[in-house]
Amino acid sequence: MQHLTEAEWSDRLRADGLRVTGGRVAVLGYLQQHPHSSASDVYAGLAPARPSLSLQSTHNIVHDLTAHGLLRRVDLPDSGGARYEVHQHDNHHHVQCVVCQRIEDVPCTVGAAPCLTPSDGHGMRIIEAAVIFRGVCPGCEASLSA
Amino acid sequence: MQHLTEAEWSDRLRADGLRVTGGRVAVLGYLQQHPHSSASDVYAGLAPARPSLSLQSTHNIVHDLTAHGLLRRVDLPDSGGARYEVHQHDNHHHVQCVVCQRIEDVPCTVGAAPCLTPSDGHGMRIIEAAVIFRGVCPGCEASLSA
DNA sequence: TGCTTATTTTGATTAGTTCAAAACAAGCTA
DNA sequence: TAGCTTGTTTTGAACTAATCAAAATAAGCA
Repeated sequence: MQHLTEAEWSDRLRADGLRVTGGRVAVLGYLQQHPHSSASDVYAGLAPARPSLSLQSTHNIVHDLTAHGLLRRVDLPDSGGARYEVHQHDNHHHVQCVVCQRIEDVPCTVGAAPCLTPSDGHGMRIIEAAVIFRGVCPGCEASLSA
Repeated sequence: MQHLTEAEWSDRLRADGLRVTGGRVAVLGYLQQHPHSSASDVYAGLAPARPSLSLQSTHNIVHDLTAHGLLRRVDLPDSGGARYEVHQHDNHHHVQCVVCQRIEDVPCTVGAAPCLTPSDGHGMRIIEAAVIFRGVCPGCEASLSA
């Protein structure tokens, strides 16, 4: 999925039966440019341009948009709160640097429904798999050995 | 790793330079029998037998024991807070039922260092991979179709 | 333009966790 | 075994993320 314009986001919202509001379009636009942001990050990033937006509204918006499948919630250990990204339906995963906390996407290249088959699923019907790789990024590796 | 006795846990604690206290041994014993418990779960389960144990101490203990590698912290979405289990160093993963929140272990059978090779690791030195499968367990499946 | 209703705002509240200082006890030493 | 030292627990407060409810507002339709 490529970056969408505000007008395209508006259409997406309307298509899901949601009203188009400035806050929602702004949050979607911000998360396109800053994936893996927390609700507070979004709030902080949008506050200068939209002083009327409150932190609670930001929580509200990301919650609603996640419920409607426009956003995907990413739960990472050691990252304070929940993070969000535009839902691309590409089943990708994440790598996180344990030093600088930087998060990057990891495309899932193992077939069509990758990682969806646990060795023993306890009889459960598996819906999805979330994979989180933890490691040390090149930059932190360099400063550690310095 | 099999279940350890209190004396064996005491040795493990001492081997790590930690003092042996009743609270620590009790927490380790409880988590052996009740894996994937939250700090509150442990506190609630131990409170009757150890009235002097406080919730804050429980947080303290699981935090310290996790830092020393005796416990492993499990972060699951939609599960309130962090959960803990005795660290077995077997690199297993978890399946969670999205309906009843039940958590089961998934042994990792894909070779020696399974899931440790992302398709694109962004140059990071990968330390570990956490895999969380989400699905619906047989019991909930049955009650859903009823 | 005006109405209806979804959304945002505002303020308060909860749950989970962390922090700091004082009380306590494990383990060493004599 | 008694006493000391220091790691651990307790106690109480504080902090963050997130949720809830009622009032104010605005989107989209007639």
